Amino acid sequence: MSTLVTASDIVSLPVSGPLSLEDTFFCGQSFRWCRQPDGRYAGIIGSTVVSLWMEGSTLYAERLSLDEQPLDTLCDDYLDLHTDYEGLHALCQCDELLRRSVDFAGGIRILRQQPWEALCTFILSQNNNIKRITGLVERLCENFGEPVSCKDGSIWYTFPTAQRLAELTPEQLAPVRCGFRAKYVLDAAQKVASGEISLQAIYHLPTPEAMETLMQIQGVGPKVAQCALLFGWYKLDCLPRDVWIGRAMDRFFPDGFPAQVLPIAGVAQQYLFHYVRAHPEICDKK
DNA sequence: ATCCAGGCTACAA
DNA sequence: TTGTAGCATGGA
Repeated sequence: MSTLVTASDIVSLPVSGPLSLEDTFFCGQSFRWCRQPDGRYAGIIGSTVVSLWMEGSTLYAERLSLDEQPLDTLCDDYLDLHTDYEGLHALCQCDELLRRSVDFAGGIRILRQQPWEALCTFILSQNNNIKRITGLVERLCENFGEPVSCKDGSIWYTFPTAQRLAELTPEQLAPVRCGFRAKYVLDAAQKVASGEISLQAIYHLPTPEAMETLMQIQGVGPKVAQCALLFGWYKLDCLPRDVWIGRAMDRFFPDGFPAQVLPIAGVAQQYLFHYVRAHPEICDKK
């Protein structure tokens, strides 16, 4: 039996508003994308490997793996194409620095990543830099993810499930070189795999309760929880405070973001994060 | 070599 | 309650 309809292997998706694949994939929200020699971006969404590129205001996606997951809905959802980013940008115009951040980084979209992947990734991110986080995630997937074959013969790996990681001992996790974060990843995996923490239920919790839930995990504090909720559950009001954002907030927003920005603080934060990392001197003391 | 990185835990005081 | 040393690793 074969299906009558074969899923298309290249799709074009109209994009309204700005979209920078470069900034979106390398602004520190996801760590699994890479630039290809032809200037396109390759990555894995779930168990589908795709290559993405822009032509004008059209996003193209080509399937590299052998599955038949519908590409259009997959990419439309993952890249958050249905959200009105120009509307979000308008909310940031009330402040000079946020306006400059939007001008600089407004092509960033908040990716709709899987909750477990985001949670696990940001546990690994603590007291760490983006380059090394990328390496940790890569080794985690290669060691414990499921292989995904591609048309060109290459093999990618899915992000390992909580169930898979929950079986591991710290010694088995050693090849990933997580350092002190290894026991945190295992605790998270065990609590999720056992059902003690329901990832699904967190979708329905307001941010404060969602924070409390995630912070039951060893190694998950306020910052990791906010990142996980923003990038894994799409809770846009989350405002993770890392070293960079901390410096910028102290210097420019000692009383917090303007009120109208608060419901989308996570989006504004991401523009600001990208901006201050590229312009560290703006946070220098007077 | 020292410092730092999308921080948190454990323990002082 | 608030403050901070220590933590693994590796690049700058």
